[in-house]
Amino acid sequence: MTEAAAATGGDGRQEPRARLPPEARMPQILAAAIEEFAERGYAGARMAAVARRAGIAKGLIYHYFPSKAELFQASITACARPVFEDAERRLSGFEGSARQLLADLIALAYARLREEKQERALFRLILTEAERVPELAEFYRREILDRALGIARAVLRAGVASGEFRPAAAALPGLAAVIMAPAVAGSVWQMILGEAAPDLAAMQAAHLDLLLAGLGAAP
Amino acid sequence: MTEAAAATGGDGRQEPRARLPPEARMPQILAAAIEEFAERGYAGARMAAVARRAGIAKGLIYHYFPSKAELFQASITACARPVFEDAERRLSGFEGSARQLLADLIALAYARLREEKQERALFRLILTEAERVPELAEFYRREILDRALGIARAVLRAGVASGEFRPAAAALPGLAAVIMAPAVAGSVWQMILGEAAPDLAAMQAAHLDLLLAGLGAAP
Amino acid sequence: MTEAAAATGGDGRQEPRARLPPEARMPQILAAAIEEFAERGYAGARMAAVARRAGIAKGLIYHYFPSKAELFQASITACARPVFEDAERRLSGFEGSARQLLADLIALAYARLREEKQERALFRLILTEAERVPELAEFYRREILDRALGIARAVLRAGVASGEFRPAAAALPGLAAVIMAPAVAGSVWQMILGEAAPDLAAMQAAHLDLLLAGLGAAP
Amino acid sequence: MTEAAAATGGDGRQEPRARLPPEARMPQILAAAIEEFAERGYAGARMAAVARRAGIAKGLIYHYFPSKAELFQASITACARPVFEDAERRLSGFEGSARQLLADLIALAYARLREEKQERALFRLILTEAERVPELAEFYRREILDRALGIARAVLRAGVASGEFRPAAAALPGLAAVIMAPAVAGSVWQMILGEAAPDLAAMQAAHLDLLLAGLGAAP
DNA sequence: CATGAATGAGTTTTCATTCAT
DNA sequence: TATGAATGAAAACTCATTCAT
Repeated sequence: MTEAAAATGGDGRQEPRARLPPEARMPQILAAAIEEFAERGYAGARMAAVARRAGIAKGLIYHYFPSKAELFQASITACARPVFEDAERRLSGFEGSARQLLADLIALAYARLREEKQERALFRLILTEAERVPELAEFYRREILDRALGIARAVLRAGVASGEFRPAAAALPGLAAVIMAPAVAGSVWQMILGEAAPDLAAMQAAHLDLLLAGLGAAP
Repeated sequence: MTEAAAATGGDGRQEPRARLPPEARMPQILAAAIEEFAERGYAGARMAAVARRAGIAKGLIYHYFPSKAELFQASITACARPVFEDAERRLSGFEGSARQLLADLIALAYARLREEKQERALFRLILTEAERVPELAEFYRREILDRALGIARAVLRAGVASGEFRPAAAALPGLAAVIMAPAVAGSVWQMILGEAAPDLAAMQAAHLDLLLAGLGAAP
Repeated sequence: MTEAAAATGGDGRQEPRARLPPEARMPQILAAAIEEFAERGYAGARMAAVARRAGIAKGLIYHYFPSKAELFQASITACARPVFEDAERRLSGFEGSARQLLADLIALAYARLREEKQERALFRLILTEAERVPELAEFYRREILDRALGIARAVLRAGVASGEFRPAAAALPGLAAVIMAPAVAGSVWQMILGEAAPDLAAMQAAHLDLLLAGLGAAP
Repeated sequence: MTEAAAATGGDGRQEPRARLPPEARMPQILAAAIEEFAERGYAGARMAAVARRAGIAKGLIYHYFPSKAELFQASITACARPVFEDAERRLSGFEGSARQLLADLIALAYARLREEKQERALFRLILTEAERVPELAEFYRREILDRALGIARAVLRAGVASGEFRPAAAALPGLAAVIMAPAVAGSVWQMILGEAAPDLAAMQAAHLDLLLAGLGAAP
């Protein structure tokens, strides 16, 4: 008759699900929360929906997180692992040409766009909630944008130093942002349009082509 | 009668209660709604806040829009005026070089990013609510992305035809998306970071520089 | 877009309808109100709907009636005209047999059930709102039930006096109510079931048959 | 977070907050709802009043019923138990005379009128809301009127078969409705007039007397 | 007299949070 | 730990009533 009656199956005595230690339960809740927040935004997310996604009862969330706001913060923190460690490692140990490095990094960026579901969720949260949650904007600036710009600048400097790129590549202050922009735009389009977004593989190819041509030292 | 006498109707202390014709009141409500939705997202927006912004009583909104959902739809529709007419007009009547046209269009794009507050609000709504409201994604695809890509492709073709750009510029399918990406990324950064976003003027300069160099026919 | 915009047709300048004198406007509003109250009950009725039915603007109702409650009272009073004058006149001047009189009165009652739309509306209001509006119950008792019972008793007495009915007909205190009950039940069924109600003509025939047989003096 | 911190959750001064299993809580809410709807009608009923009658918080109703409309439906369904099982059982197993059976059934009907509070409430709801809720009219036709008519017809047939009633009793199509009409009218009067209604005991006596006389075979 | 925009108190409904079990 | 019934504050929405035009 009602959902309530349906859920209890008529005898009304529910039995607790498996009793899990906190180390196991928390990631489960966090994963559910990240999904829910990413899909609905902070205000649109419902604690009951988080619980349902996690397969637990509403009340249990409050054993682990004191409030929706704190659950949100924790969700962000959980997503916000070092995104660029990989790229930075690759950069620091690199031996080959700057052109090759650029190609590698671009390939890496597009690969992440395609594959990392949680990262897309984090990005969506940042877009959606940055205005209301200053920490989100700060996190994005510090952990994502600045590090990405740093990597881009390092590559540009390396290419200019090696003579592969024309000197302007290191001198134009906005260039680092511009060369990483297609990946950002691509991820936004993926987010909004899903299947209908511009083709990422084609963008990747054109992106690399344009950069190599545009950065190239005059022959 | 019992509870019938309950509806009172206030005690008369309020503003002059201006009576406006619907043609004047509706845009006022819509503008307030656009602001509120853009700042808080659909779920976070409050009808009371819309009314406050518009300087009217809550109930009056329902005189014009039957529900929050319909007010939202109407807000979007109201924003969604032809964004690209200007650019398309410029394109069709253009006489000069493709390089010059490219520079013009880029300047136009960045100018809009800087100036049009409502357009930023619309973009924010699209990002935020596209998942919940499929029409938003469709609108973006049709009215914004496709037209922008069309303009970009037209410029590329013109430049290739005139020999200013190398032939690859028209052959790479992802290039149109790539060349407009920095403006998209720039607007996203503005949206998230505000003052702390990468400098738009510097991006504009680097963007144009990279494109002209990257598209340029080999000498 | 909105009903408001639709109603004004875009220019927003509405012109007042014909200016009518109170004598003409009041019945128009009352008729609309009776319909609305009968269909929806007091609480469910809406002033806007009354106005729509009357073809006037909401505000105009308040020129004639100070409140919903008073409009309701006035609606009842307007319905509550002497329902039984006809029957009482017929009774007082009657010359023929009591059996004939009974047949006449029963025919009259069923005819009213079939024909008088406003009377059905009044009856519905009485059923629906009597609990909340004591005046309604009092009105029913005084103007309808008591007069009907009076008529029934008079006929019974006349029939006993003339020897047509057995003496018990005047001695049983509940009989007057019982002999008029089928008409009441019939009107209730009409009200609830409309077309699907038991057939009134068949009831009328059986009703008369049963009464004549049941009241008849033993041979 | 801004307005997120708004939802507080009270300060803890209230009743013991009994926790009941759904099987216990639902009937409690339904009983409260039936009362409220019967007294005020659908439109006039207040969810807050239902909660108050049930001794619970407003919100809890929505745990069990998704909306006022569904609560209303459920209330009706809850009332609508087999009303006539008793009568039909009595009918099928009956051994004595048809006159005795008729007397028994009439006594049973009037007893119910006097005693069953919930049944009166259901009848009031049917009268009040049948127009708005077609299911109510259908329910009345199917579960109440048709079964009552069926019982009446069976008694008439039995009496004619045994020679106790004159043959016309089975031949007049409207007679079944007529013989049960006084009970219906009586319940309407009770509903409208309460204490001031015609005396039920007197009606019962007169009703039986009239029927026995009116149905009786000529000696 | 006539209109319908405007108001705001009151209703339904939602949902974060608490707590008996 | 785990559950979901229970709460209450706030949000959406309704509608009698007022009043500028």
